[in-house]
Amino acid sequence: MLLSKSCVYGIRAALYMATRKDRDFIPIREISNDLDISFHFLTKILQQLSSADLMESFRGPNGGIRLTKDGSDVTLMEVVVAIDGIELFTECALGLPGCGVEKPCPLHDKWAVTRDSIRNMLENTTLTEMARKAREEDLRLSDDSGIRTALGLDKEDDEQE
Amino acid sequence: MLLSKSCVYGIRAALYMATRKDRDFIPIREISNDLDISFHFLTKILQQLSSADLMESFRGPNGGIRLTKDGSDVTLMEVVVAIDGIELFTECALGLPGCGVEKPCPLHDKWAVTRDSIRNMLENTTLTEMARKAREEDLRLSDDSGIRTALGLDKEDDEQE
DNA sequence: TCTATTTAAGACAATATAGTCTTATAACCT
DNA sequence: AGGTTATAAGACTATATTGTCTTAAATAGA
Ligand code: SF4
Ligand code: SF4
Repeated sequence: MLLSKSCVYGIRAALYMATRKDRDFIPIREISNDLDISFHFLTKILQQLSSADLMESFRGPNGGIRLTKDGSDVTLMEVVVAIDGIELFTECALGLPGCGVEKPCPLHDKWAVTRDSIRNMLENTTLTEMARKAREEDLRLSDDSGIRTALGLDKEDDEQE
Repeated sequence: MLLSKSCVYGIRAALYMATRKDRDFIPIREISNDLDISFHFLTKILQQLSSADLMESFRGPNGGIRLTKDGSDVTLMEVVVAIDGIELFTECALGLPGCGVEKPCPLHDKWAVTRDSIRNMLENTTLTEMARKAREEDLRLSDDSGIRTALGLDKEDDEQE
């Protein structure tokens, strides 16, 4: 698996938050319900993203979590690195210790190209971009319904369509 | 991590075998020593590759394991699929069940491109191609020395260089 | 036939990842 | 103050991956 489950959950939650920028702090419970992710597990993952300064949380009533910056400033790469670390993009295929251009394995040349293409994809994709796409095309972030249904958008502020 | 450790060990062993096509059956112990991989663990991995018909084994003295086909006919993709399965190339980034073009997640378009580039790289790389490169450039398959030293090539059939 | 060598198979242990639960702490409200 | 709502932190469990060890079976050769 390319990304750990923690990382995938983190991305999905970040996308969810970017999608509904209507509210400020969103309770984690609400996110975990809508995305079908274990509340406590998600809480820990969001704590990681908070300590990486991508999010900030607030306790008590009206508390929750929110993105610190605008989603257009946050790339998927930042989320991935905050959770899974940079290793995927430094080490790699055969994962020999201290590998690199000086003492490469036979796969190095080809792998480096592939690795960079993954990295470029993640670095050139922002939360806002993804969120806009999810809203416009009613794409999904969880098992069942599209994001519009999950967020109740079709009932509320988007009835005109 | 893109590939499991089992998969990486399998690839390294396959490359090793392709590099020294001098011998027929190579004892697994010899491979595990040269590549610094646990003998018993490697044995199990090679059993997986054997049941996928990429290798065949033979017991007893002069026994060991060898590639069934010429290494030029075997791609890295085949080795990866035999050990890690095809899932990496069917499911993916957000890993939602039943995902695909009909009901995609917001990442689908970009991910599909990246995913295919990984797949193409693996499908277009043969063991022989890698092995030739490893010999010519004295690249390495294990932590320490180049493949030539590991195989003793510089002492034996390559002294002229 | 007996012994040495080798893979096969499966039990077992160690570690990493994933997930659950409880208690503490902060904030808000009456 | 006291009760409610929320995150924080950490213990704990479950599962998957990785690695080790023991025993069995096959082969070769003396
Ligand atoms: S030499 Fe290159 S391809 Fe090989 S393990 Fe190191 S970074 Fe990866
Ligand atoms: S929709 Fe596409 S990118 Fe998203 S999880 Fe499914 S296959 Fe992957």
